[in-house]
Amino acid sequence: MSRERWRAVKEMRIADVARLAGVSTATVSRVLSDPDKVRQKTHDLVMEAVKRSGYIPNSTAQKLRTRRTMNVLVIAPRLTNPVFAEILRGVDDELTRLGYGIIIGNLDNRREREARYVDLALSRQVDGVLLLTGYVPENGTRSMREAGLPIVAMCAAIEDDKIPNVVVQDREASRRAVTFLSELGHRRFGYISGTPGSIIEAERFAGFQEGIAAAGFGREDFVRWEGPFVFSTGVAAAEAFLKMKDRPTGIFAACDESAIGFIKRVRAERVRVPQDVSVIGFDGIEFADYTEPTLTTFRQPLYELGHVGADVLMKLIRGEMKSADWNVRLPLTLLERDTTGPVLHKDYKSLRRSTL
Amino acid sequence: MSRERWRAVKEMRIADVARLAGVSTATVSRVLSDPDKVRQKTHDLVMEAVKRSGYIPNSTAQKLRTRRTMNVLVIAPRLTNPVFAEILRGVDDELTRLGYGIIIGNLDNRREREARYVDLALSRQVDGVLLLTGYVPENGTRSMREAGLPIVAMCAAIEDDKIPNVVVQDREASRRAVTFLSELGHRRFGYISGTPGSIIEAERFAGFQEGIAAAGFGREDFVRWEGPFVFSTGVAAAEAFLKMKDRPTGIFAACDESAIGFIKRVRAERVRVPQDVSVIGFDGIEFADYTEPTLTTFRQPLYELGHVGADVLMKLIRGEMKSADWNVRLPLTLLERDTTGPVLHKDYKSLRRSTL
DNA sequence: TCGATTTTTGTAATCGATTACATCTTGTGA
DNA sequence: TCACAAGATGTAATCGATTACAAAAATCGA
Repeated sequence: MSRERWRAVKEMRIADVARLAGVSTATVSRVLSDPDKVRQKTHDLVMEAVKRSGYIPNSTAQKLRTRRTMNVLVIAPRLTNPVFAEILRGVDDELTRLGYGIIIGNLDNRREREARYVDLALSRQVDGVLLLTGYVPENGTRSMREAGLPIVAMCAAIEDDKIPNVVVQDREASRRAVTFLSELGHRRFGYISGTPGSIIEAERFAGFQEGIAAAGFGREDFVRWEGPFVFSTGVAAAEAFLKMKDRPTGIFAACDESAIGFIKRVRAERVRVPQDVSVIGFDGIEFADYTEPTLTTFRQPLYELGHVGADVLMKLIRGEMKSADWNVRLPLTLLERDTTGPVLHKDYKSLRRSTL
Repeated sequence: MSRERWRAVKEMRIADVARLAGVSTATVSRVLSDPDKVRQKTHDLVMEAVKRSGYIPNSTAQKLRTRRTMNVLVIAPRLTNPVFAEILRGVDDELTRLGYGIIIGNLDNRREREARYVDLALSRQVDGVLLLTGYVPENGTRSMREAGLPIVAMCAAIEDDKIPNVVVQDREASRRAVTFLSELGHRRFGYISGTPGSIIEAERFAGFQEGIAAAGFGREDFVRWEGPFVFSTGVAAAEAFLKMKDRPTGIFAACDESAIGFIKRVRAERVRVPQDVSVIGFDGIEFADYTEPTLTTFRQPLYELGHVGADVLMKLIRGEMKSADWNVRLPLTLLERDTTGPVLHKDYKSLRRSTL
């Protein structure tokens, strides 16, 4: 009996329901998709049969016929990064509300994985693509675009008048970070980078440099430490920092993780934060409020970003895009907490003594 | 021209390629799926036409015909939780290696969302389901199982002889946590729970209680603070802790976040960790190595868990399941770091004085 | 070179829904 | 009651691939 039921549920087709209700497949289909087109009596008859049989439409067949998959591909550089996880939440809420599913394309920081997802998109498994990464190569986006696939870029600045950008104001915020530090009296700066070569990193560094220039400083007034968007980048930066003679006092990290790694490492050598060195992060991850001291940082409106990005993609898919939606740039919020403060020692020599 | 190309790529079907190559659709299909079945000359001819036309098979049509979607549904309680993100990495690596896609079902801690994903699974959009949550209700799993859908449970203990479990040894590790603390001399304990009602929480608390009993203690020797798997649960627990007269000295938190929240809050009141209170976490998230002091915790083999879970599901889908694979229980590793230490004050009165 | 065997290719049914069009009902007004 | 419009339902083509089976071509031994 259990086995009977199994078969029954598994192999129920629209034709079976039609037979059960004594109507045609067309009528069953109409009842399910556009109930106003059938008489109440027929409607009830069919619904009864649907309920009895436990029929659920085969969505693959629906997709083939209607040419809509109701799926969206989201390409992200790395899922374990809480930043992307949070964006995904915003995307997911909006998309599932409208009945869309999400297929994830996790690059796991390996560029060579892109091709796989480009193929997946081109084989019409999805109605649209959300690009959370700046990595997808020009020919990848080009072929997707040529296939007429709606795409929204949610990393900084994909220069393509066919692809709308929904991004945060990375560059502006990075510029403000320097302004903020210089207004606290800092005159020597440090920049802890993100993954070299990524668009996001490029934007943030560009903003940092703009800020340096705007505050009246030049290339000789800052040092730059490179590495990916992870804790250990900050640790490595800290080790370089500790070896310096004239240490910078104002550090801007391109992500919170590296800021936290940096602070942890320098504190282990009795460098005080913020008395000896101020650190400002980027992203506003939840953990940044649980470090000691709590981290000054820029909060990205991640959930909103995901939400808006999904919304723009939906409009694109439905062809109801208005040009006003084309480029959205969301502002960041400075969370002024405890890792930044005014410069206490203007004289670097005395600073150095105090830290050892 | 650009528009021409767009149409060309977008609307290319197997029939078009067949015409271009001067063969039948059957031959094209064979070239693409089973090249050994056609002559070399024909093969080259067809491949040439494929390349020329930019043809990519419509995977929806393939799915309909072959009745395999090459997609797997992963139901997770909350994506922003780094634990699930890391499991997902393991799942993803294994699945994409075999050409499968992942559709994510993010419950975002809301149980009512399950129904949506159960429907999605039942409408044959996926070949199998990976359950990272203990929430899916009995009738949800039952209907999926009755539909003959392969399922693997990766939360603790779904009692169903049709559903293999691939889990970590939550209960054993929790028991060991108490043993570890009691061997350090602790005699009063605290338990910071995870989301009430979740299977994972139940397992961990059960293990904790077993440990209490095994060490010769009873219900009167520990306090229990409730809350979900988040930082603020630990903060709330700390506030209750701070108000206590006879404070416990050995705290076990069911997740690292709440352990971190707890430590942060008590340190703000000059309670020293581990001199005044030892704290041990659960999960082994990356952050736990960047707190001050670094957190003693159990590391879950998350990536491996995801990997093994995906592997078992693949075997299930292909019908090559061996009974030895049926139930996998992966061990956890105790990371002994700086938030745990021997009891310094056996006399609670003196302990209380020292902390204020 | 011929017939038997094997290999290659083609024809057409199939997967399970949707939907244009045709046909049949029902309802309305004279 | 009848003609006609509006509404409900049915028939069959369709989406784009795969694949069983049939047919054709290539290969081989005598």
